[in-house]
Amino acid sequence: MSKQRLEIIGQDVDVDVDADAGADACCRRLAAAPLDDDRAAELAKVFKALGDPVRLRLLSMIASQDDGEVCVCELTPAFDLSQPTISHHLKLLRQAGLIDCERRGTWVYYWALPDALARLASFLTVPRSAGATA
Amino acid sequence: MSKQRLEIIGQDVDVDVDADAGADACCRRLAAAPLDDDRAAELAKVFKALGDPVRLRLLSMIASQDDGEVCVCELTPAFDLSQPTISHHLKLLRQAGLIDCERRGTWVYYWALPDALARLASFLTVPRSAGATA
DNA sequence: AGGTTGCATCAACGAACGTCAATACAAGCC
DNA sequence: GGCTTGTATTGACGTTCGTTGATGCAACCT
Repeated sequence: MSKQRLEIIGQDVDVDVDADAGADACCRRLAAAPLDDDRAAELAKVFKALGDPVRLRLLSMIASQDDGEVCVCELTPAFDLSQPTISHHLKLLRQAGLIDCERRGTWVYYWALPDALARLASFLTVPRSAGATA
Repeated sequence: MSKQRLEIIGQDVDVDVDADAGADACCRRLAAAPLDDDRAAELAKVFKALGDPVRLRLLSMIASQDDGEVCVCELTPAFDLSQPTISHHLKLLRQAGLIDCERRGTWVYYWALPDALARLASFLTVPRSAGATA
């Protein structure tokens, strides 16, 4: 139920980092039990954020940074896209709870939220042997 | 490079279960290094397939089945959607390499492909401590 | 053969998405 | 103050997506 309100940036998007921090990891497995509508909608939002090559590359660039954070000014020129487009994708990743940002002087820095990734990973993990090559 | 050709169903979609089975898990981590365009596009296709509540519920219903497989006739009535819509979503999940199917008499059975899920899970896994609650 | 049931495909619709140029805002510098 | 740089927002565009009714096809059953 924790809302993040990035006043620094002045965006009033009200990112819902809800994420149900209370629920145990074991109960949130894809293969454990059929998803109810609410959880499915909640998860679909995050996966949809990952369902774009540009956002995937952005997140990868952010998450693989040694400093743990990247300036937008480093991200934008890495793409053959306009600056507003990059900004839009970053906003979507942020609304999905995958990254967060902070303005520092003129520049804005983004970093990944490892918990969100870890939750997704454990959600996709199949408890079984997971053998079969196909 | 293995192509699946479900002649049983008569679909000539040429599902690319490519998945680069040769690459080691360690090299395919999100946070390991910036993704190149090709890998990003390949992965985005799979995440996009997961980016819909209906498909997420479908996959969950399929993956959580004890038998390991489900008849479409069990899936369709679980949704408030038309039969073509469910069929369409199943097709997308199959094209993403997440599930597979087989016709058995009049009925068609679907099952999950655990390897695909495992690959995604390991891709999202961040090697670091992954501490920070936010 | 004809009829029925289960599921995929087709064609069309509105809604959502990705992209951009133009603009607005924030912070630094002169 | 005005100018410049970095980033977010707006409004518009074409494209893709989710959904549906209609149709097609495959397998069963008389």
